[in-house]
Amino acid sequence: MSRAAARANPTRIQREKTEAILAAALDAFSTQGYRGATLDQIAEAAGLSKPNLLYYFASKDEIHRALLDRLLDTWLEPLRALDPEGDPAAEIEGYVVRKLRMSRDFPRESRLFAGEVLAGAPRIADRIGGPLRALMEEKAAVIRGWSEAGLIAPVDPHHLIFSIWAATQHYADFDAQIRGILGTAGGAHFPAAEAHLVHLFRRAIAPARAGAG
Amino acid sequence: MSRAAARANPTRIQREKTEAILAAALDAFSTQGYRGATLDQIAEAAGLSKPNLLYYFASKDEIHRALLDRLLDTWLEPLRALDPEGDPAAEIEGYVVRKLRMSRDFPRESRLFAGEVLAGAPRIADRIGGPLRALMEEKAAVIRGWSEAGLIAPVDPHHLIFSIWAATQHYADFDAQIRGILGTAGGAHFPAAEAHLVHLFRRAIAPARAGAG
DNA sequence: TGGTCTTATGACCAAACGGTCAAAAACGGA
DNA sequence: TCCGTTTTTGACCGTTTGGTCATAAGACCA
Repeated sequence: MSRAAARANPTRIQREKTEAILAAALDAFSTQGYRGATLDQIAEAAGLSKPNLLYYFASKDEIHRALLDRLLDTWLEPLRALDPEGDPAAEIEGYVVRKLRMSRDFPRESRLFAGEVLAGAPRIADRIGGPLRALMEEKAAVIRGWSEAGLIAPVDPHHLIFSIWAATQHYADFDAQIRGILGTAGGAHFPAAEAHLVHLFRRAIAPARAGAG
Repeated sequence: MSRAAARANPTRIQREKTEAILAAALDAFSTQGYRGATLDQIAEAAGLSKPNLLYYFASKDEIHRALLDRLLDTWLEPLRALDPEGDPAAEIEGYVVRKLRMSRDFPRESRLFAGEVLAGAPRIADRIGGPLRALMEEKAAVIRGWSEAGLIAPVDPHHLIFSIWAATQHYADFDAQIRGILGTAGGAHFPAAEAHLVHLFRRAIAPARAGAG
C-alpha cells in the first residue's frame, strides 16, 4: 500500500492531516530553507508525532516536492492570463498588478520558490526548462508582436518579464528588508508599491511619441 | 588568546587560510543556506581539516558573520556613489548599471545576502534598520529633491530604489531560472539585460513632456 | 458487538552535525 | 641549532537529524 497522502480516494482524516502538514511545511521551508526545516518542527506545528507525519509523506523530500507541485500550478496563472487579444498596455499592467497581489497574498509560496531557485533549482530545474520556459516563449512572442506592430515601445520581451517578476516578487522575498527600511507593518506599503510599479511599466512600454527616435 | 582570524597582526598563513575559508564558505552558504552548509564541506573545500578550520574561526556562525560583514561594506557602494550634485538621469542610470554589474561580478555575494533576507534577516536585521536604512533615506531625499525640482518625473524614491535592487539582483539571485529559460551560459545575457534596464529606468524617471498630465 | 482497515505512537537506529581536546608537527627568530 | 609560538591533526563527544518498526489505539461498517 502506497503512502496515505497519495491515495486515489483519500479519507477525511487523510485530507485534513495532509493539509495541516503542508501548511506547517510551507511555513518551515519558506523561512528556513530545505535543510533548515526539520521534520520534528513540521510535525509539531502540524500537531502530529514524527512517525505519524511520515505515515502521510514518505520523506522530507516528498513533502517539499508536494509543495512545489502545488505552487507551480498557481504560480504561472497570472502570466497565463495575459491575453494576446487584449489591449497591450492594459494586459501588461494587469499582469503586473496580478503578480504583485500574488506577492502580497502568497508571500510564503514566493519565498519557497525563491529559495529553491536561489539554491540552483535542484528540484525544479526540469519544470523551469519545460513548462515555464514554454509559457515564457509563448507570451514573449505575444509581446514581441505588440512591439513590432508599434502598439507598445520596442522592448526585449524576456527581460521585460524578468523585470516584472523581479520587481513584484521583491515585495514578498525581501519583505524583511523592506519592513526594516520603511518601518511599515502588515503590507501597508502595497498600495504605494502598486502605483509605482504601474507607473514604471506603463512608461516602459508606452510607444514613442512622434518626433522621438 | 583570541581566535587566529581576528588577530591584529595576522601572519601570512593566517591571511591565506582565512581567505581560503571565507571563499569556500561563500560558495557553501550562498548555494545551500546557513543550515545547508556544513563545516566538513567548507573545511574540505578550503583544504583544511575541520579542527583546523575551527582554529581560525571559533564557530560556524562566526564564519557566516565575517562574510556578511565584508559583504555589507561593499554592497552599498553603488548607492553611496549616487552623487546629489550630478545630472539626475545620468546618476540614476549609472546606479542601475553599477548595481547590475555587481550582480554579474559578485553573484555569490548577492545570493548570500538574498538568502539571509529571505530567512527574515535574523543576523543582519540591525544593520538593515541602521546603516542601510540611513543610506536609503539619504539617497531617497536626493531623488525626491530632483523630483520636486522637476528634473525627473514624480516618483516614489523608496519604491524606485526597491525596483532597481530587485531588477538588478534578479540576475544573480534567480540565475538558475534565467539560464533555464534563456538557455544562455556564463552571463551572455548581461548586455541585453543592461540595455533593457537602462531603457526601463530612463523612461521611468524621464520628466513628463509638455502637454502630458 | 465484532472484525478489519486506518491512524497513531514510543522506542529505537545510523549517520551527520557542530564542536572539543590533548598532543604532535611545523614555523620562525635568535 | 635551539626554543617558544603557531599551526595541524586524530580521536572523540553530545546532540540533532531523517527515518524505521512493532505495536497499540481508533474509526468505521456489517
